[in-house]
Amino acid sequence: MSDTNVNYRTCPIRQVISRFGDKWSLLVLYTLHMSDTGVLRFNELHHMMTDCSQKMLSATLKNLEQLHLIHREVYPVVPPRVEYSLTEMGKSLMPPVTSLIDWANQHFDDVVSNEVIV
Amino acid sequence: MSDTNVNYRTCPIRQVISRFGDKWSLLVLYTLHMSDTGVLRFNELHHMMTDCSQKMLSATLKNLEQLHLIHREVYPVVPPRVEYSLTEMGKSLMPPVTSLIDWANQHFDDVVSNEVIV
DNA sequence: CATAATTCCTACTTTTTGGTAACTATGATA
DNA sequence: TATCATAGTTACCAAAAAGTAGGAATTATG
Repeated sequence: MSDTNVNYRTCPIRQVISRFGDKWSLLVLYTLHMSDTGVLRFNELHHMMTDCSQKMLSATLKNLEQLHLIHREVYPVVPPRVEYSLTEMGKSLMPPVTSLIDWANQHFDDVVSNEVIV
Repeated sequence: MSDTNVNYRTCPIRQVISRFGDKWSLLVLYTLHMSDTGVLRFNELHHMMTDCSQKMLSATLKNLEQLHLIHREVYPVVPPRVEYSLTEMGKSLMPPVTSLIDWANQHFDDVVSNEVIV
């Protein structure tokens, strides 16, 4: 095992998963990443992620902003206009995430087909 | 947005996260991956992941076995001897996971230090 | 015969997560 | 004056995840 630390509190993979391994965070990041301009308004995101409630989308965005993975730009107009985009750090997360997605696309049929409970 | 599908049910990243984005799965896989021999017994894993309860470790291992990401080898001896190792598919998941870990090691100080609630 | 070792399982409880639906604020517009 | 649009918030509730503590099975050993 050499000196690798896989303790819950200090293991880096756990640090990642515990902070944006929730139901919606990566989906928000990925949606922004895949958008044409890289900038999306609240309702645009919401319409692209129809099964995410306003409440969860709002909470997820707030969390990601606190982690400095997305940037929130507010325009003082009525009705309000708020635009979200990836920060540089958010962008830097996309290659690892994309490699995970690639793996999923290659292997996940096997995984899912072997499941007892779907 | 072109034709990219970010719907919860069909998005690949969600398929990944929903199946082994839980509290312990990646930690188990990573622990096996980093072990000297690639094979660990139940109690060895448990001692390496002290803050994972027996119940959760057992449930996590069962889940990963059903997903064909780990192999479970039972030796008919008393007291029981059960050895866990990564399958080929499990091994194929490690490069993407490792790239995520590398990202975490490079960037996570920034992320954590910006958090309000730790 | 009591104990130990190993790998679990089960019942119970607590904590966390997520969903629904209604509400807020603002100013333009009909 | 009522309505609309946007970007949320809030209260309430249900479900899922996870923790705790104890039990079960087997056989060798003292």
